[in-house]
Amino acid sequence: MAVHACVKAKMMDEFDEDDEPLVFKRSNATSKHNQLNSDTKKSSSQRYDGQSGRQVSGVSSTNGQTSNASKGKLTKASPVKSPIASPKASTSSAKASSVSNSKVLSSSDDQSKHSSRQNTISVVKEEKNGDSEESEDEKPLSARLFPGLSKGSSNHANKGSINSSRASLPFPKPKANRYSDDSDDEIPLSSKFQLKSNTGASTRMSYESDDNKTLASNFQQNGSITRDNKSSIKVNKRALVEVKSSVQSSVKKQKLSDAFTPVNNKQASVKAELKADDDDDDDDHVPISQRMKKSATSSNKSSPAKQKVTKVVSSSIKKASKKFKKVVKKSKYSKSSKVPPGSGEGQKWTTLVHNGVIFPPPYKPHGVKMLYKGQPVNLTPEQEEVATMFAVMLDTDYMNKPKFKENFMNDWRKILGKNHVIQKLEDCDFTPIYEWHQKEKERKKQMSTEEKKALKEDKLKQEEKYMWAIVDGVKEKVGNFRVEPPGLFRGRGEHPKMGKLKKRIRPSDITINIGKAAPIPECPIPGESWKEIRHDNTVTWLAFWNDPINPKEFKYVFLAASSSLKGQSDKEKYEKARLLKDFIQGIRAAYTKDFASKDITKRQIAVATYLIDKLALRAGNEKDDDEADTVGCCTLKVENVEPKPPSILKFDFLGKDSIRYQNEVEVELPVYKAIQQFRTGKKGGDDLFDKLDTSKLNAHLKELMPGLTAKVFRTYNASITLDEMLSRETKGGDVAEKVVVYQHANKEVAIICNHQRTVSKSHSAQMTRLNEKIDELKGILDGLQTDLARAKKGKPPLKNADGKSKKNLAPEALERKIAQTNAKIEKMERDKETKEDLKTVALGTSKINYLDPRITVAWCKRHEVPIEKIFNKSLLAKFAWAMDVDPSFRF
DNA sequence: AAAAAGACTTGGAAAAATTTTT
DNA sequence: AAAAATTTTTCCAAGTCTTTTT
Repeated sequence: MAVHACVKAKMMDEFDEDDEPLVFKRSNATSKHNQLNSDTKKSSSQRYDGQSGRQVSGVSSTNGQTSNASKGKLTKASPVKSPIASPKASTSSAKASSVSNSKVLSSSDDQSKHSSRQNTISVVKEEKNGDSEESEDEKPLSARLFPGLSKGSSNHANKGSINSSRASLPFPKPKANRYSDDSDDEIPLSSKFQLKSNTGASTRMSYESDDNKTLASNFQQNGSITRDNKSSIKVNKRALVEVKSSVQSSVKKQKLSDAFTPVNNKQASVKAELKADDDDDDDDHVPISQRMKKSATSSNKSSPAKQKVTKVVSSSIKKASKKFKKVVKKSKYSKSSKVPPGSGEGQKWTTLVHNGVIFPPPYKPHGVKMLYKGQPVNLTPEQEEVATMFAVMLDTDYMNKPKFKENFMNDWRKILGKNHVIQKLEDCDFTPIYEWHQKEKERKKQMSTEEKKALKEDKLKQEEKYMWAIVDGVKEKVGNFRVEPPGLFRGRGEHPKMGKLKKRIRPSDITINIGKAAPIPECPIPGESWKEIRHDNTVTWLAFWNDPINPKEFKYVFLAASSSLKGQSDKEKYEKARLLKDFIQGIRAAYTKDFASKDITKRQIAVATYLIDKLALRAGNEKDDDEADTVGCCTLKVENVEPKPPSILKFDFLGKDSIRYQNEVEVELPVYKAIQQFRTGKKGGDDLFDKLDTSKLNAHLKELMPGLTAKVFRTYNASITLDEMLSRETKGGDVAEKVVVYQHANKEVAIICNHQRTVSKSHSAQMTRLNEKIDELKGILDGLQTDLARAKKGKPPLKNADGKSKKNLAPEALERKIAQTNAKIEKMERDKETKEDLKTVALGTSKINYLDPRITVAWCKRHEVPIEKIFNKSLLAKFAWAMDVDPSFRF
């Protein structure tokens, strides 16, 4: 933490901003171990099909493209493909496991490095925030956020420390041989870079050559970069960067880091030794996807291998657990020390001050009359309000959902009263209200920029006091301080409650949580008062109310993602996932063994765990009948998994948010057989895993690794995939090319996690336009070539289409132009492919929730990619805790 | 032990803001 | 300057997982 503190302090100086807490300001991080939340991730990829999923409801929408998309990737040749990135999936677990083993080992050392613990801390808090006020800094985020980057690299090398929790391995585990990447760790950055570039790719300096070369040749279609890209330029860049950064960051806390350095070295050596015993695997680092691939090739083959694996595992487990324990201890320690004096178990804060929440404005009747059986109807403001909610949705897909209309009508009728003229929805004509609304929208859009700005400022002024909370003396942004306005419930998929009226929330519905010493927020609505005031420092919410749609559930007001509290738990999540790295091999070996267990519950647990690990499925809690019918791993139905000989499983189900998951995966034979057996004697709608639920599954996982739950696999597999893909595929080239590599890795992760988005309405138009542009460029190219040929013969260029004559250029100049045009064409084609490729893939979710930001930050540092190219402002704020990670950090 | 409560993370879409193109 | 494209932010639904209660 100390580190963070420093950062912040620094930042503060520079900008006076207080608003965004970039770094952990609070010294005490309360984190509690109790909640470790982490995510899980699974590996393997699968595909989904494009859209179908989304539509869920009967309405099929869009195109059949979906299928295409999916096909492209998934299907075809080998239906299998599941495993993550790799096209082929493979099954053989044996191989996979072995791979993993090695990995584990290696990882450990990483940890040790980071682990250094710091003491520091302390005081940082003071920062200035107090007054702050608004301003956001817009300035150079990079500068602010990335202090470490430039300069740091060398210095901090060891700094990494921030993550204390993990670090401390008492015994350094063998690092295993990491490839070059890892090895670099100890090397000073400067030298590192050089090394890297040189070694990695052919050293090359001339970019010229590259340029000239056909651009095209460098890139393959999908953006895959061909091997020899250029590295050159970097050097120069780097220098620049350093300069820049040096200004700011330099100071930071190198000291600390220095201290640690030696340690690292030691560890390293130790590791090396250990490593030796650890065995073999060279594959360690291989990501699941790769593993799968391999296995695919060799699918079942390796039984012998398996056994071996198992053994290894057990030993590794032991080691791992030892480590873990220690870690825990330490972390506790550090935590407690950090925590302010009175903090205890589960305490999240010591002082908490905030201003409550802001309510939406009261309804303003517009007086536009809807028609009933063709006649205008008078409605009270309350009745009109609800009618308007419906009218506004006339152009949405909900109008095609009978359930939505039925639910709406039921609730509206309660407000209309039993004997109201309006009895049937079919006789209602809301278009006058709908049109009024459209007009209002248009009017707003047409407002002059000044008016808009004034309006915005006004709103900001009103909301300002609600935007911040002071947690343990540090000003932090509040996430959702606006109470949700009334409306019609928009459930996803076939939600049984869609269309129901979400009534207006009043102060008397709201419970406020605030520090004992803090003034109780004034209730913003005169004459009303809060439901309750609590002073519970074991929770992080500032307020909550019962969800009007589902009164047993709550809506909470939390701090924003940029807050230290959230950052802390985010970091814990990733640390837990990293810990899984040390156990994964053992876990895989264990479930592999249980595929054939005679105990059916064990077998189901084993298979479920396998699916969660390999396919990144969610746990799958039970759902009520009054929720959309979606499933996760434990709630898969027989009809959702279809065995296809010889050993392929075809998945098709609606997951979270009713997003469809479709995938065909080759699995190891025992899994295949087990699934067949789980299906026998059941109906399509029966539970595939009848002996299982998430609590049993998680209870089992916890026996394998402290704090392990199903979601950790998702986080783990997402992050490890990113880390490995980045290190494998970053070859050099300019920043733009590296960003492409990153996006490619990001995309693979999104596919693994099945993060989809609907194809934008304008997608096809956009593609068409891109094609036109490309054609246009090609036309220009032709012209240039003709001119070149003529120029070589000493003839003047042809006239333009409009009759104007062109300049008489030298052949060299023309050649240059041709090269430029070719480059443009190449780029556009690549962009086009990327766009088509990503049309159904949502990259954001994994970036926000699954990818350890330290992987990204460290990679950016290593490759001189400005972090802003990858993280936008919010992400930079959210991941402030990860910004000063050591460049050698590996997940 | 299982159901209910409770608290927090994860998710896609819509809205808003920003950037690029025309 | 307007429009279109793109990116970011907001919104709030829908999960996971833990804790408490029955």
